[in-house]
Amino acid sequence: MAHLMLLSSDLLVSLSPETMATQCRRSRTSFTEEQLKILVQAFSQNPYPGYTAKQRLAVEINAEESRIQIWFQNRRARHGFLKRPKKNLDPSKDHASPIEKIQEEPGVLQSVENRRCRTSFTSSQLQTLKNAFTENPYPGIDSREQLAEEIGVPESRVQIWFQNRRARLRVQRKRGLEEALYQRQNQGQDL
DNA sequence: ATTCTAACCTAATCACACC
DNA sequence: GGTGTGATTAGGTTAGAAT
Repeated sequence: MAHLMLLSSDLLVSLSPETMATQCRRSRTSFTEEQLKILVQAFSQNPYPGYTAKQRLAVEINAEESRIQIWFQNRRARHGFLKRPKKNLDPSKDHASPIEKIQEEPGVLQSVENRRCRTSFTSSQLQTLKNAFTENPYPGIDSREQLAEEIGVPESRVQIWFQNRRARLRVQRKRGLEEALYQRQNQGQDL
């Protein structure tokens, strides 16, 4: 019998039930009315805050910076900020606003606003991460938290590391598959 | 049940150091 | 000039809480 595999499109993983049990999301944070007010206000000023701006917000509303980042991601995805022509009502704002300019040139804003400075992992930290990855490429919040503690790096960085690792493994596999296919086709032609 | 939305994901890309 | 890789984006999915 084929068991429980094929998790999330094409990264194949077999997870034991007990591993799945500890597979858990971080508990949902509920922002207070006041926090939301500040976030929404900030979003209207700039839907693409840089790292320092997010940090400032984080201390202001007493939340983790990573939660702020997620909040802005979700907000941009849903509440389309200053979408194109608002249906056809209110023709009063058909002129270019700063934000619209930003939308035209997505690359500009990113370089203008500062990024979080790149964390450089030591080789031993990387070894720990890689070991954990082979064991489970989709660690839940508990595992990530534990790993973060172990190697002394914020949990959010661990999460990003796993995302990047999974992505690169996927493209690597895809490339390998394509090469194999190409070789097979060539073989058929040559001989 | 439906609605809202935080958490999480992928895919693509940016940024930047290094060779 | 490429390669490697952390950070960010758009946009889709999952699931917890309020209605």
